Amino acid sequence: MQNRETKRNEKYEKILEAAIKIFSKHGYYKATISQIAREAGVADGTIYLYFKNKDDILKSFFTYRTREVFAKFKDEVKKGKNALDKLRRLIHAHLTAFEKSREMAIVYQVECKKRSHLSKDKIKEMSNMYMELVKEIIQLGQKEGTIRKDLSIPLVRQLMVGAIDEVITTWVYTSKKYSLSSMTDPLMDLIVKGIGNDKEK
Amino acid sequence: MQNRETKRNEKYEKILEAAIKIFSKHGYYKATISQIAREAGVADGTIYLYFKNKDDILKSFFTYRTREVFAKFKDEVKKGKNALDKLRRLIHAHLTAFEKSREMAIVYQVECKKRSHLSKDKIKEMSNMYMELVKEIIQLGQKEGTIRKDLSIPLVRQLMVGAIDEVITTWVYTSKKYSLSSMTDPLMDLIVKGIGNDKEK
Amino acid sequence: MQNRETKRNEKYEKILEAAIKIFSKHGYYKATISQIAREAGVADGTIYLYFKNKDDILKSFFTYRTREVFAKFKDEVKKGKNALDKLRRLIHAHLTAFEKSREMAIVYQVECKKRSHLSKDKIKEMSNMYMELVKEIIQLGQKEGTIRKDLSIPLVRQLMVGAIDEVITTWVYTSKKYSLSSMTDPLMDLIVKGIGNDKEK
Amino acid sequence: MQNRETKRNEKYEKILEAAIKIFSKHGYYKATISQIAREAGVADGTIYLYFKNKDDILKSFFTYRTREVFAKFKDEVKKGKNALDKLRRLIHAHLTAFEKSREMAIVYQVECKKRSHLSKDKIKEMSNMYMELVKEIIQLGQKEGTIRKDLSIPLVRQLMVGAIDEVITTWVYTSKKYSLSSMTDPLMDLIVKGIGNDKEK
DNA sequence: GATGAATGAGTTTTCATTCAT
DNA sequence: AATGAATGAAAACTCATTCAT
Repeated sequence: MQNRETKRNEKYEKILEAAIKIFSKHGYYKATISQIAREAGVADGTIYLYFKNKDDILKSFFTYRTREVFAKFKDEVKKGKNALDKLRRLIHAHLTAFEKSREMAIVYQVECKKRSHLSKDKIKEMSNMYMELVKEIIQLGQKEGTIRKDLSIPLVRQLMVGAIDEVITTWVYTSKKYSLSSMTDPLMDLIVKGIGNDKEK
Repeated sequence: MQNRETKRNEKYEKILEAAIKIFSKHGYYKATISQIAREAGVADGTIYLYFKNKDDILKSFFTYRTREVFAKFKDEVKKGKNALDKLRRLIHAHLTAFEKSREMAIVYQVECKKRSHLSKDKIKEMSNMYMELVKEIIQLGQKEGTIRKDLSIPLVRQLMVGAIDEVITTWVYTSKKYSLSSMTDPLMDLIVKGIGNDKEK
Repeated sequence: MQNRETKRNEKYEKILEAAIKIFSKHGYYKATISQIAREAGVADGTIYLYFKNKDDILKSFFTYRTREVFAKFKDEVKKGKNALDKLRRLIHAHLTAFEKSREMAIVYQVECKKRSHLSKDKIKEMSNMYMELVKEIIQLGQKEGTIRKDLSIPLVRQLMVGAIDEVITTWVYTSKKYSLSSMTDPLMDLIVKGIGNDKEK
Repeated sequence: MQNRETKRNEKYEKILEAAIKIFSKHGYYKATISQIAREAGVADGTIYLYFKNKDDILKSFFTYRTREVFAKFKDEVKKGKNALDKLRRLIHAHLTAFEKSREMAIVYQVECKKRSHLSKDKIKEMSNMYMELVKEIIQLGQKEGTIRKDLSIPLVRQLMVGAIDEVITTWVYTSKKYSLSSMTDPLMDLIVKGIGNDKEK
């Protein structure tokens, strides 16, 4: 038999999942508590037993997802044998994280990623966490000789995050005719080699 | 003396500008018609003489800006002497367009870019317009031998748009201590050469 | 023709009167904005054009009434020829003020008088204003020799206000079979002479 | 060992006391069942084993207190040797009853005394009980010759109750720098002799 | 008896939109 | 054309009360 705590968590997650579904369909502002409650199969008031208010649902999702996702990212980078392997694993993990749930991806990209509900500090913190991963990879690659020496780490982070996000966004707005993770290698190739032609160098 | 049309446009633009200012400060949903009216120096009801409803203001801004911005993009690409020059001009024009007004950049990035108020068609249309520019540049470069032959044009578009957007977003959330257009060359360099080290090839 | 300002005030007072009616019938907490709006013949939202919130309606009434009532009290006291005449006029004005509207009396006695919605400062201020009136009367009477020398002014205020309030409250809960102002002389007599028998002194 | 009834009463009183504390702090309407339950150290649902509903808590308190207090009042009046002694004992008992607990005094004055939760019948009943005490004292005093013959008993009740209540209310809103029962003699003096000067008679 | 999670009716408040002036 | 007071639908949130455990 389940103990009380387990049941508590179950309902918490049920509401969170319902909220993500509704947020992804209507956007944060047009989504109503009643819709979320109905989707979760609970009464409106029940939501307030688990979340302070509407905003708290979104923030909770964000915190929850970020923790989960970054743990995975760090783990994958650690597993990589060399800089390029680490890089590939990071890109792959990033794409895979969002591939699992289109709804989650939409909410994350639209409502969380782009400020509004997140404090500047939260955004900066996340940006810094990603930067650390990038830094580790680049510095290793520079030692190995596989990565250029003249790089701005913040800019590389911007290139990577920006490109990956756009790939995700495009996939989200497309009818998902291809797998998101299948974009790993093409994207990796582009980020590593650039679009220029070196043959003549 | 001004003719009627000119006067009409004056007020139309005054409201549009006020709206952008307010949207950028509070976000689309928290912004109220009254705030916009006050900022524009008109009565609440007057806004409805120029716009169908609140949503129409945002859509109008988007259409207006997109037209303006893409005209500039096309123009710059046309002026470029060769593929890389065209590319550099596109990136520079893109960054400069958003540098002029932080407020505009915020609204564009947060409210327009990321769906919500825009139809899928609008987004696809914009994506396609950008794709055309990228295609033109890449195909020229491939003829010239300055750009790799094995490229997916949609992916290159995603890399470019994603990276540029992230650079803009980072700049927006920073205290603007550097000029956005100064990022043109570093970004260009990264996009063209990638982060990999070729010396040993 | 009425000017805009006049019309504004008209609606303000219409809402205030409706509120008093509803508050007196159901009490502050059970009264709803919708009931007040219906009674005033306006839409719910209109109330918020004139009052910050529900609480503000009650506070406004209190401020409004207090100012009005105390102006009258002062005026009457000023008109009195001597201490006992002044006293009689004060008691009479006090009773008359509440006689005009049973509804007003209920709200005043129940919701305002007895804290809850009023700051301690407001209550103290009111208490002090009354005290000033009492002080003036007593000091004059002491000079005239019509009032005892050994009196605590605060206590006299408490005796008077308490007794008058209780007379009003009793009247309010009775079916108003007598006029409130007819209680002036009996009350005055009791306050001045006390219940004791002096004949034997 | 305690019997069932005793245990029942223990919890019943614990809840009643907790309720008074919470009511006095937040007022009846703003006080929540949860707050009362927490204060009493029981679960929310438990309260409904002892009281029909929220209103019933207040009514029970009132009934309970009234019974207790009037028993004391009657007892004291009975003990008095003569009219004035009885009167002094009544005033003293009245003040002392409220001195014991500031919280109780607040709830009694604000929530009970002034209708809202009490039926007109309850109020009248209470008023009549007090009237009986006053009547007894006055009629005795009139026989003794210590009290005026020309008195309206209801009005004397109003004078007394009103004055005492106001003394209590003032004390409650003050920081209790003096003892409430110390007001017995000054108040008694005022009620018996009035504020007028008899020396010249 | 005791618990406390769940309920959902009921309330305040906001604000896009309308329309008489 | 311009105004801005009035509208009322819609939404977030609260909390007394219930009932399965």
